[in-house]
Amino acid sequence: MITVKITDDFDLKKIADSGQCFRWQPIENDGYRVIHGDHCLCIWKAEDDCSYELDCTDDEYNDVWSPYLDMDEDYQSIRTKIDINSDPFLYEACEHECGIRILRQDPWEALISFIISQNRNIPAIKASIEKLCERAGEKRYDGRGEVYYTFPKPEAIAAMSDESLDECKLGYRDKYIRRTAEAVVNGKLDLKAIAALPDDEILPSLMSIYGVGRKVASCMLLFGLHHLDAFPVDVWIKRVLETEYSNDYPFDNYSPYNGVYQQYMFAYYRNK
DNA sequence: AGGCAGGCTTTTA
DNA sequence: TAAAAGCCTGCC
Repeated sequence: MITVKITDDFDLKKIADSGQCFRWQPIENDGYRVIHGDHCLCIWKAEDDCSYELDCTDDEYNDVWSPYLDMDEDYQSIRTKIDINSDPFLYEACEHECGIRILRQDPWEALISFIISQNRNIPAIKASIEKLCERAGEKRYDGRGEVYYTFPKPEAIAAMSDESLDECKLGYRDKYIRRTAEAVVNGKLDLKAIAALPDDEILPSLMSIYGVGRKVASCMLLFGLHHLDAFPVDVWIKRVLETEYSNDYPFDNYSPYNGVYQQYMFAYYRNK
């Protein structure tokens, strides 16, 4: 168990409920259990105002969790760039949702998660992903001795039986998931190669994946490839752009952090 | 070329 | 019953 002092914007609940990740699990004492690749972390807020307790070593924090939590980015600085007079709505959203960060999630997990997310609400998304992990992931135990499952690798999903995949309640998305997994296994889809493309080629490349449209590709770009300027437009954000900005949102002013501001607005508008 | 209608699974409110 | 962090196909 280690204690870490975090002075930048950081709110466990806001991150967990932000809709960017689907496997943060609330645990005892207002903590959360977080799974990332082969690693699992339990984290609690300490009494001290900006300290947290984590059940990992200093090395694991430095190598895995600090990057995952994007601790090298200064969110307070990004958040306070917004001027209350020139954009009162976004200013209010930033204040209200202060504490959200954009996690550096595993690209493969993000891609599959956001394909599953289409046309569904968050509880349903979480249920499908958890079932997928139980059926194709690897069984492990966290620091408290409780079971968790890793997110299944492409090979594991490609090898699932139709029955097993059916049990994940993916609906019409099951064929997207299966084909995407198969494409990675047989080498037709290389996420690392896509990530290495010039910025303007990544979105079209992601959209060529079966089952991936502009929205899911943008989520993958922002949450899976950490392009903080990517701006996913879903039904909520569409309403925001219409009602608050008359479809004339000043993207240029907010580059290269459009995606971060999108997260504040999404959470703010959805919670209202 | 780009836009639109209809269909799609299941869960949630 | 409608809506939910949409996409695909077919048609124009």
